[in-house]
Amino acid sequence: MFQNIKSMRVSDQIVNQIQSQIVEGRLTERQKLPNETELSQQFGVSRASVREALMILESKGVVERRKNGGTFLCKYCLEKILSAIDFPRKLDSEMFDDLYEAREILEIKVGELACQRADVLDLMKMEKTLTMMQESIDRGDSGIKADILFHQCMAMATKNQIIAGIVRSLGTTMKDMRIQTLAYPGRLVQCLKEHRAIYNAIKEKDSRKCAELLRQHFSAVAQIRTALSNEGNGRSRAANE
Amino acid sequence: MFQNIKSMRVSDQIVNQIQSQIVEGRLTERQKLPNETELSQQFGVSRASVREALMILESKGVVERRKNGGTFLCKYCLEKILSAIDFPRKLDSEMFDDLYEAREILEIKVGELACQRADVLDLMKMEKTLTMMQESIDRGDSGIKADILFHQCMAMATKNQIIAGIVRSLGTTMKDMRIQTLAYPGRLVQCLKEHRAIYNAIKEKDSRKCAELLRQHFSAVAQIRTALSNEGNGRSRAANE
DNA sequence: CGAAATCTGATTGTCTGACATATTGATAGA
DNA sequence: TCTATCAATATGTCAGACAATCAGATTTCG
Repeated sequence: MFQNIKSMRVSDQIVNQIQSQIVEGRLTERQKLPNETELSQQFGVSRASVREALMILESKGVVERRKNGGTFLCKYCLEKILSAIDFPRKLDSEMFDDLYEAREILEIKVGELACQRADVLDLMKMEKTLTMMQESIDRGDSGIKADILFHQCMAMATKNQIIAGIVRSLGTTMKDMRIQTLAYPGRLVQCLKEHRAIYNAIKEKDSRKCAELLRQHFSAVAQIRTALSNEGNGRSRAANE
Repeated sequence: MFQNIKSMRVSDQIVNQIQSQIVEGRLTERQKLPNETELSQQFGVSRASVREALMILESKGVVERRKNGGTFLCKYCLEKILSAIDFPRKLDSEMFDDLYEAREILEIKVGELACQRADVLDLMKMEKTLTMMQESIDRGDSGIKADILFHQCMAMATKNQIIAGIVRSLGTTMKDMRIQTLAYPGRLVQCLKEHRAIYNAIKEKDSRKCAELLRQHFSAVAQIRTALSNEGNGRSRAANE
C-alpha cells in the first residue's frame, strides 16, 4: 500500500521529479535542462547521482544528451519511447507465437483503418516500398528492409501514433525471423505479390478485402515457419542417425 | 549506414555487452552478476560507468538490484518490460484519442480470444473483480482498481503474454481518464453491469456476443467522455460570461 | 569585407578513492 | 532451538579531478 520512502535512491527521486515536472507541463518539449553540475547543486546531490538519473531518462527516450551540448527534453515521440523497449532475450518459441499472434491481430486491424484513412502520400510511400522490394528481388538481397517499411507505412497510414508505434516495435522485434522467412525459396516474390494486392485494396478503400488479404499474408508466413521448423527437425533427426 | 564507433559511451557499451550475452544465452534468468567493483575490473572501467550501465539495465527491467545483495538478471517478464515504458507527458487530446482507439481495437480482440481460451481460474479471477466492484459501489470508492483488474484478467485469459502486456500498459496509461469516467453519475453501476455481461459471454464462449458487448462498453465510455468535455466547455464558457 | 583557421570556454565523459548504510550470514548466548 | 548481536559485504553516495570535444568567439589572411 505504501512505498518505502527512505530507501528510494537519489537518482530515482531525480527521475521522478523531472518526470513529474514534464507531466505538469513545467518542462516542455525541446527545452534545455541545466548542465549536470548545476543540476547537482539545485538538487543538492552529487553529479554522479544526477548522471545516473539522466542516463535512465535517456534510455527511456525522455531526454536526449548531446556530447558537449547539454541535455534536452525530447520532442514527444512515441516511436522513440517504444523503440526504447527491446527484448534482450532469447525469444523462445512460445514467445514467438505470442508475438506473431499479436502482430497478426493488430495488423489486420491496421489494414482496415488504413483503407479508411490512407492519403495520397501514404499510398505513394507504400508504392515505393513495392519497387524497393522488386529491386531486392533483382539484386538478390533479403528484401527485409522493403518488407519492414511496407508494414510501417501501412501502420502510419492509420494516423494513429500509438498503433503505429506498437506495430513498428513488434515488427522490428521479429526482424530476424522475418529474414529467415523471406529467404525461403520463392517467398520474396510471393511476398511482393501479396503486398501489391494489399496495397491495391487500400487504394480502393476495400477494407474487407484488405483484411482478408492480410490474413492470407500472415497465414502464408505461418506455413513457411512450420515448413522451416519441420525441415530443421528433419535435419537434426537425420544428423542423429 | 555505419555507426559512430569511437563516440560510444562506456556505459552504453557495457549495456550492449550484457544484453548480447543474454541474447546469446550466456547469462541466464535469475543469475547473479558479479558485484560492481568486480565488474568494473572485468570491463576495465570505473565503477561509476558500471553503475550507469546497471541503472539503465534496471530501468529497462533487465536486471534487478537489491540494496546490498547484488545485481540479478530478471526472470523474463514481459509485463515488467512493458511497464518500464511510461508516458511521462501531458497527453494531449489527440494522443488520448489514439490511445483510446488502440485500446478498443485490442480489447475487442482480447475478448474474442478470451472466449476461446479462458479457463476456470481465469473466470474465477474475473468473477472476483465483479464482487470487488460491487463492494466499491457499496463503499463509495472509485472502483478503478476493480475496473483495471477486470480488463487485465481478461487480457491474461488470452494466454498471450505480449497482448496482455500491451493491454495492461495502455490501460494503466489511461488510468486518470478512467477514474474521471467512472466518477460520472451512475457510471460505475452501469460499468459493473457491462462487465458482468462480458464475463457471462466469455463463460459461455460466445465470442461474437462478447465482441459486441465490448464495443458497447467502449462506446458508452466514449459517450461519457464527450459529455464530460461538453460539460467542461459549457462551464468555462459560463465562467467567461 | 568576407571566409577560413584558430583559440577558448563550456559541458559531458570518465576515473579515483573514500565513506555511509543496510542487508546478510555467522556466531554467541539464553 | 530460538534470539540477539556483530562483522563482512555490496550498494548508495559523495567530492574532486582531468580528458575530450563541440560551439561559438576571435583572429588572420585573401
